[in-house]
Amino acid sequence: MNIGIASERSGLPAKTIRYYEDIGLLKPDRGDNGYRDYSTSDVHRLRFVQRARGLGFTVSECRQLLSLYDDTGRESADVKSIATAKLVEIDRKIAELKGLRDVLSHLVAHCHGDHRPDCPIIDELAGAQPGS
Amino acid sequence: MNIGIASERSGLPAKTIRYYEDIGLLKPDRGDNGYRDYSTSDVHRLRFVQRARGLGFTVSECRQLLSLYDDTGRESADVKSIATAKLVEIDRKIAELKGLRDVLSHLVAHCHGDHRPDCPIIDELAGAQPGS
DNA sequence: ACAAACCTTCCCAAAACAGGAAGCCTCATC
DNA sequence: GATGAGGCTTCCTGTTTTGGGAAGGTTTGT
Repeated sequence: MNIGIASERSGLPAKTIRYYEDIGLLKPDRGDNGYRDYSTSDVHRLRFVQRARGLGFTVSECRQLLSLYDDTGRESADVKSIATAKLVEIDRKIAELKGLRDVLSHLVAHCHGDHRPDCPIIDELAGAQPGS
Repeated sequence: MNIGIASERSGLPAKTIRYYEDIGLLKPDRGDNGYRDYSTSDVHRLRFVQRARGLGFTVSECRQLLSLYDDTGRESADVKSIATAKLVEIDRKIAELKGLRDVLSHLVAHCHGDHRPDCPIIDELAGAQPGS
């Protein structure tokens, strides 16, 4: 399929898809006309990256995550340790998002309208030390 | 407090803190020596941005989120609608992270070792259409 | 007073894109 | 089969969000 369709299906702009090819995240076939030809599996990779990027993973982290799928030549233990590390990170992110959620919903519920000099909820959130 | 301490407490490099000042995310006082002087509240803002950035919010989204705290002059309904929109987004992110978590943990549990041509879990994940 | 460790501004570079030009390819329509 | 719209290509430039490092002022400890 052409890049336009792949863009539609992955949720990524064509520009970005070409960029990802540039930096080696995927390597679609080329038709006789020189057009890129994306497989369903390419689209899966792209969607995966689209999600991960939106969740604060860097491109190089995405590369690592993708490598978990491309590990035919890789040691199983190696894959497992990377994946496990990512799982920890994901759990941390989930916890942080929940924290953020709490702050915002408290803000909506309690802090609307009056001129609050310093909302205690912010203090609470900010008080939690960052996961090292 | 000086930028070094603020950096330590917020988890952001001094460089980044100065950049955030440049683009108007915060405006610390200046001492007689020209040094920036950060308040506890400044550090809270910085920590907040640090978190939100790590969770995939753009700087301009962070600006919006911060504005929820700075809304003394803003209409309450306005704040509420922005905050509510952000809450929806956060919930989506949480759901996506959970999805990612599932994929990875399934990968660790089931897909280790053998040469799998196409893991069904990936298909499943990629099959879910993006939240419009 | 002198060095170490801060801080300042300024400039350049890199990562991750976005915009736009110039030129092919394709496809429907006349 | 020409023609025009739209999609694709590469290439170049620009923006955002930083990070590195130079050149120089400040503060602090000894």
